[in-house]
Amino acid sequence: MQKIDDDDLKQQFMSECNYEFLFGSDMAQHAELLHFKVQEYIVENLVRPKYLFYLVKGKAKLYDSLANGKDALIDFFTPPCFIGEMELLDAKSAPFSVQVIDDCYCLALPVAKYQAQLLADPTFLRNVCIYLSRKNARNIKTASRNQGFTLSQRLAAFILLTEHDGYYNEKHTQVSEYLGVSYRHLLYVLAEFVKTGYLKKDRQGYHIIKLKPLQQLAREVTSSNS
Amino acid sequence: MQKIDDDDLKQQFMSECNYEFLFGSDMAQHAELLHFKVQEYIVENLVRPKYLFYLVKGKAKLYDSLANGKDALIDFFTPPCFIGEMELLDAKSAPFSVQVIDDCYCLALPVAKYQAQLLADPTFLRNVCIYLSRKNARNIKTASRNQGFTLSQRLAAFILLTEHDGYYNEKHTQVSEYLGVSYRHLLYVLAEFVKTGYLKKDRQGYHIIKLKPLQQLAREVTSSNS
DNA sequence: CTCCTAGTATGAGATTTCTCATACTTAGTG
DNA sequence: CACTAAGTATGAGAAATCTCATACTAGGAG
Repeated sequence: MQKIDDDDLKQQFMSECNYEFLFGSDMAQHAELLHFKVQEYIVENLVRPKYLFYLVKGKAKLYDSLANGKDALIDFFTPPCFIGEMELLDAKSAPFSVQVIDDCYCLALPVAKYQAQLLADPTFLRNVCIYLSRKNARNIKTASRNQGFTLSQRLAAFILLTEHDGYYNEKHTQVSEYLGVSYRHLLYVLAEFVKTGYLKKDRQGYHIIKLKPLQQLAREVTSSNS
Repeated sequence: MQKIDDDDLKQQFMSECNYEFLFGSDMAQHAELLHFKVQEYIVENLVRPKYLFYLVKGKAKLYDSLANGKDALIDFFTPPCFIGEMELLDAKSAPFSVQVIDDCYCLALPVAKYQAQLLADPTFLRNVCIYLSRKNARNIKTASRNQGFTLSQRLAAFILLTEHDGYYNEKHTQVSEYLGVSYRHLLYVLAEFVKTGYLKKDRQGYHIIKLKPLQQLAREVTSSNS
């Protein structure tokens, strides 16, 4: 983690993300701009963060480490979004890990100094409530899909969700944790898609060849898609 | 759903659950007392509720119905707790179903009339934030456990969690949806516990005979138990 | 240039979990 | 009292998924 002293950049991020509108009073002036490198932790498992973060650029993942060594990847964070809000609100919460996937910039408010002020600001609280509510709904959807559908179905849906220009290019290690299956099994089903001719692998990644059957597989997963 | 016009009872529930302290202004006077029978819906799938509920007695379940006919039981609601807060906060949310397990009493505020007032009340918002935050953390824990551990381990943990006086007495239908497995498989593992001598079934229910090995099985599930 | 880490790949065999079929029991309802 | 819905139980076979082992590749760090 590194503090970035570049007011122009900070200002740019703030206006891109409408940072000032998150609060009822002018908190923007107190925010620091922080930078995190790939694989750094924004929040480390069970360590209470010192800032309330607002992700303005990059990508991160929220995950839960289980006692048997497995990791469950719960959610992806993409700008703009709060990070560390659970810990700000609830002194008793046990923080989950948030780790950087692509280099991140965050606007950050020191908790110690501004917690009281934030907890009395209805504009801020309303925004956090909505954010938490959507995040919870998303997490519930993901969890119930992981439980209720087979990996072929979920993977088809995930490929269609993350595809760019007909190419699927996600990291298998991460995807397996997100879809809640072993790496081995993910590769197995992926290989099956290739064998069936739905996908074809080339230098650019996995190329979607047969869209229709993938959509068909994904149909039940995606429907009821709030 | 039935409105209960019993001011004494309402007053009693309010003081039991510290209802008035949830708000910055006196909302208590506007709350109605409602009663729901077993299997009634407090919130029906995709139907926006007309009230913000506060469960003061009884038990209910939150679940997500998937397009393939399966239901994922996400969370149990026990007093005191909000119901319908996601819908109050976020106009875009797609409500999940909340169905009564044991007859419920709820204090209820009409959304149409008081939404604006509630969304400007920092005391209320703070309470909802904390509630949402804990609920989300709980849901995440449940989901990642369901993914990361085998049913024997999860069931052992669940038995120890819900046991009363050495007896396990939950409904298999519900538990299977909560633990994210088929009814058949739950019964299979349960029968295994009986065969191994961990449990013994009598008129009162499943009696815990060997606590130690159950605790051992549950250990990794329960550890990291925020 | 070498080492190390993260990521990709595949095989083989074992478990876990699912589907479907079929019965039986119990409590509530007309 | 008969009917119905919800819950309990068990068998058999199939599938989805896991564990473990083993190789190979690419990129960053020293």
